[in-house]
Amino acid sequence: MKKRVIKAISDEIAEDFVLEKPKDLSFGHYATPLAFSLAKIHKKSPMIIADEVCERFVDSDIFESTTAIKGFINFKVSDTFLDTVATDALKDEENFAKASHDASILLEYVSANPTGPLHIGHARGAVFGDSLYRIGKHLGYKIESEYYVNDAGNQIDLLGLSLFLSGQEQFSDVKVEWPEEFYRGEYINDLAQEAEKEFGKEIFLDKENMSKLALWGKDKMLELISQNLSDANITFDNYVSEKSLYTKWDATLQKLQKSGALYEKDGKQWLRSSEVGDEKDRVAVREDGRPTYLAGDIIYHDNKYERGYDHYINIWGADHHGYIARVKAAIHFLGHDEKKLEVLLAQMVSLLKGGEPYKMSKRAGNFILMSDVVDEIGSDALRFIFLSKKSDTHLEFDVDMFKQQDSSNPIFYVQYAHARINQIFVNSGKKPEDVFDVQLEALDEDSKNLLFTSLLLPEVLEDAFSSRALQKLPEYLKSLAALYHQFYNKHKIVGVENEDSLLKVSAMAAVSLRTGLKLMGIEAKYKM
RNA sequence: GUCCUCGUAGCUCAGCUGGAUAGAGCACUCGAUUCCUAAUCGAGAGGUCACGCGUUCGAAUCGCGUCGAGGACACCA
Repeated sequence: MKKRVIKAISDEIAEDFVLEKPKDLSFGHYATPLAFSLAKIHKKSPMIIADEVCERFVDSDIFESTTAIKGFINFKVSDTFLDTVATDALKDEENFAKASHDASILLEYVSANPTGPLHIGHARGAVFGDSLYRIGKHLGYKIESEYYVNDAGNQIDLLGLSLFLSGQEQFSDVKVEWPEEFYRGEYINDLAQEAEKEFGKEIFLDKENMSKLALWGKDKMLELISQNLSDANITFDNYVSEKSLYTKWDATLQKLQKSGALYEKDGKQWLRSSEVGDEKDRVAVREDGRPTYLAGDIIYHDNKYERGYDHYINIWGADHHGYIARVKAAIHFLGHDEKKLEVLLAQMVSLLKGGEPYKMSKRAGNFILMSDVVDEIGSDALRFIFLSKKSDTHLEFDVDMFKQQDSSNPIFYVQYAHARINQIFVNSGKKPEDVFDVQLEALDEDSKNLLFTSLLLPEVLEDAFSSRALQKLPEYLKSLAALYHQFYNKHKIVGVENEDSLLKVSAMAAVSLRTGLKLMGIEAKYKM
């Protein structure tokens, strides 16, 4: 809708202009402060300029009226225009609010270590990434999602050690000395029991078996993680193994050496990251020749860039922010454009329950498990709350709020509006497609505002995606639902003279509600 | 100490690429149901946009500074 409006205006106005929403819908549907900037150039009063501009739109089909108020030029779209846009949307719901961006994007997110179940902090990045993916796809981007699996290095060794020790403790008489660092949490004990069933208790006798346990445990954990994810409606296009990338380490190392990115000091290989924005140089290869964790990310990002996407997005936990500069530095030294990589940070989450801090799971080793929260409030509510807030700010919420079956629970409120519309169709004995071709008539202001707002979804999606501010979508859905509830309370629909028109408006609202929900990874309810 | 993310109504947060009278939800008070789901709606009250200076016709929004909160500063991942 906005695109058509912009076109109509630029047909009459040569200058670039900003199209925005008026503070108050009673001014109009769209507005531009163009007259202020023109006033500066032409040394004329903005009010007079605005009046002159308005006159050019007197004969427009798209605009019912164009008025100048305090220098702002306000456009009110016509009923026929809204009707046309709505009819198109209704007849082709699948493609409603789609766009034709064609840039390719590689989106990496979650990438949690496969050494334990996902916790609530992971969940935020996971939900955000998944919805960004859904919206991007909808807008036409060639977007792929990827999970980078840290299946090499210390963490995995530690997992093997933890399993081994837990097994010894449970299945042998050996007295176990736990080192300072290991994975605690009962899930380790459970996993050790599973290992005992699969391999027998002998496996815990020989230290040689630790790496076998590590690999086996890693796969089990990965299964668990992908189960946690799919319980929240999240799937990935690709899983990339860190370990498998290491076959390319020598080649990558040579590339870095060639570009002069490395130097030797104290027997270690250092990356000159401080030359390109990092606070200090970083060790890439230790004295004993083992690469550091950074090496994995260097190979991985080289690999990403070699696959040739237009843009790369990583969603990381906020605690990794210090890591951005060194990865970008490495990308730079590898001869790639580091500006194509965008790192979004998912900030911490504090959970409350009934005003008290949410109980940590002993099973997980004093983390709040994602699966516990999903079990408690459901995937829909979890997704809605996480998407309702900017991803890069701290978030605190109380799970009890999302168990309420009334308007204090936003997801419930939105679902209820959608179910209500469906129920109205049931009561009218008609199906939405019966009213697609109805010509809207005698629309009062409320119906018109509802229809107009329903048709804003495409621009909301564009805005939300391009600014990576997904909270705009749930915000919009809440306001659309509110508008529908108001409309419903004020107007009888079934049995009135212009029933078909009101039904068509309702159908359009439903399309926007369920399309928006779908992009949030939430299924719309038809009956409640 | 350096670097992130912030500071907006009692609470949780929008608004921030400068624009019209600073918003929503919750909580609170009052009201609406012979009629499509009252699981809803309406009305009311609630503000030094942390503070100061600057840029501008115009600042919650941009810049600088101060204060305050949380986080990150590995040869761990």
